[in-house]
Amino acid sequence: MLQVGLSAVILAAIDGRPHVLATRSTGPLGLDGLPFGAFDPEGHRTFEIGLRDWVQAQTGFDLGYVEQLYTFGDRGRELPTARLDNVSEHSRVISVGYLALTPEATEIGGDFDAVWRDWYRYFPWEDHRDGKPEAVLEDLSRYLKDWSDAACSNNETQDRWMRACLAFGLEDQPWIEERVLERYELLYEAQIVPESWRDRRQDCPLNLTERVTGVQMRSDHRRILATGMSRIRGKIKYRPVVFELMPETFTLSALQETVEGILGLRLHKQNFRRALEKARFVEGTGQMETATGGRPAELFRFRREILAEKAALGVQTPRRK
Amino acid sequence: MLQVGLSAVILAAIDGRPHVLATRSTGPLGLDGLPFGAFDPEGHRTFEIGLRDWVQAQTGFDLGYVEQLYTFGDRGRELPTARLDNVSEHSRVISVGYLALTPEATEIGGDFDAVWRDWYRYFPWEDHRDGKPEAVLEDLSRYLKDWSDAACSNNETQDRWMRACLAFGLEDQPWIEERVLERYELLYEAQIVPESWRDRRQDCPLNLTERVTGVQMRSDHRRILATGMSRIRGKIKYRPVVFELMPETFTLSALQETVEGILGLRLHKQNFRRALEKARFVEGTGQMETATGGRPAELFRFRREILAEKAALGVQTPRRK
DNA sequence: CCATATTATACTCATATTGAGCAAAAGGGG
DNA sequence: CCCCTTTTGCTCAATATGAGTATAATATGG
Repeated sequence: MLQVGLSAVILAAIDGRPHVLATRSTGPLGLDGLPFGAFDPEGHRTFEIGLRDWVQAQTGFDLGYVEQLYTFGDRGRELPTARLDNVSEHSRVISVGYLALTPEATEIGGDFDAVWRDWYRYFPWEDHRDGKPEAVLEDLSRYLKDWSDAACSNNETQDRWMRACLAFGLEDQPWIEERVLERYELLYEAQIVPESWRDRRQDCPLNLTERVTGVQMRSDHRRILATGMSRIRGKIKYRPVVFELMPETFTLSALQETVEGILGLRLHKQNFRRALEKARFVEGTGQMETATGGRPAELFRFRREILAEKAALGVQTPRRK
Repeated sequence: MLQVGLSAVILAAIDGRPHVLATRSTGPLGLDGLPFGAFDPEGHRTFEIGLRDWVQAQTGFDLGYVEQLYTFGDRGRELPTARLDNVSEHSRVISVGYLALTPEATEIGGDFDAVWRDWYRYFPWEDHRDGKPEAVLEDLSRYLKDWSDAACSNNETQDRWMRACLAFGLEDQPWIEERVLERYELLYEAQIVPESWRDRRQDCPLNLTERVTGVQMRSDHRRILATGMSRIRGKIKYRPVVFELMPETFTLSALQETVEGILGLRLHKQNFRRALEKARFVEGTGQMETATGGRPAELFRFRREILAEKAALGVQTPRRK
């Protein structure tokens, strides 16, 4: 009657660009989804052990850093297109979402039909590395404006538009990068995202394109991914988690690019480095990387000892401009 | 077969001292516990609605601020003394923990046998408002040392002691107030806390007193409470959540005392106020509170609009000394 | 009614931290 | 060798922070 599933947002940085491990369902719709498995209460003592086990079994690699994200249990957002083994159509599914970080985008082996996807494929409005994505945001804000105006009371109209401005940084509001989930949930509520129509078994009257709404996912997996993005965008600032995505040695530029990829922002190079030094997160190896296109860069390594030392904060993220 | 329960850490500040709503089981042991209810998948669309519903039904008050904490599913830590209706002895229980903040410690009505308890009753080592609690910490560190020494390898001994120092701020390590869960889990692992003996159905060979180990709770409720304490101690710094615990108007000293109560630390008064002003969190009402024992203090009100404005950070917490 | 205790609030000041930018160094390619 | 690119080193003003000192407004006890 009550099924508990585990969903995983598994992240890797492929030359500085964050990618998420996605699966393709084999059904007629063929939507992308997150790796998802039923939790077997008999076989596993904890969720985390269960998760590591089936990821290992299905993709062949060992998850390193893992943390629990959130437990989703809303009725109406869990099924429609999800038709997994062991999950009968009418059972209520609760899914416990996990975030996992891996240092290398290992090739996926075995019978698991999974691919690494740039996470901005699912959230085109989240990438501000080359400035605000004007085209996408203009379309979204038009839809959000229409949704606001369609409210039944004047008050409600104001409230909706206010929320839209705060979430998306419209009308001089600042863009807060970690509000990924808030933004996605707003688009879902405003029915700007295909999932909201699908879940209510209605056809969408608007002419939405993936360029604007992003690529949809099966079940509520895009929501879980948004939760994971919010989490890591926030956490990177107070815990040294980026290093879980880096190889053993790396240049400071590569590190910065990865942080920028995650935040969807550009950072001030000199100040980023100064902050790294102050926190004593990295140490030089003496080796040089010459394929930089300019002056060769020193290769650095994460000082894992720092995790034990003192308070161990996250990397600071001084915005550029 | 799989039961999902909801547990709530419901907090209120009773003149600056954080209290948690606790229940007393009627069994022979009569342990304290958290309010706990089975989640009814038929009746409730979301966990949060379910939670609000049964808290309302059982205690008669409406929860204001609510957030999900964590989902616990470890086998072996959920039952022994928990013997609730609807939960048969051998079913696996998953519990979704929630944190709720209420502005006033309303009297508990109805048939619900609940009381407000000072949260330091369960965590005596967490209260550093009058300096480090030397007596308690000395005893704990002695037990932790013994546990370290009892490890099978030299390496393991070092590792254990290192973890103890980091968690409890021993040997010049700084005390990090938000590591409440880490500390409790360490005590559980080191079997310094009665729950660890109870869960393994063994008698404790040590002579532990509540003065040192704190008051135990039913099931894994003390772990859930620790998770809630960690969460609010961290969150208070980057979100204005304290105000959810305050009445409509309050003096700045009362506000500071509440923050101090939550963090278990004293703060620098002048700098605390300066930070409040800079963030523009509060505004004066013109009214005065005269029962201060000294010069009357102005009553302030939380500027709720700030939640909408800009980035809305938390209150800064400048430590004293 | 004055001295004293007690709490609130207003300023000050040295030191760190942050944001923003310039300049030199070290490669590769024509 | 000059130009382009990228790394790395350094400066400087603006702000924020930590730690005090000073003054104001009440209650209380003699």
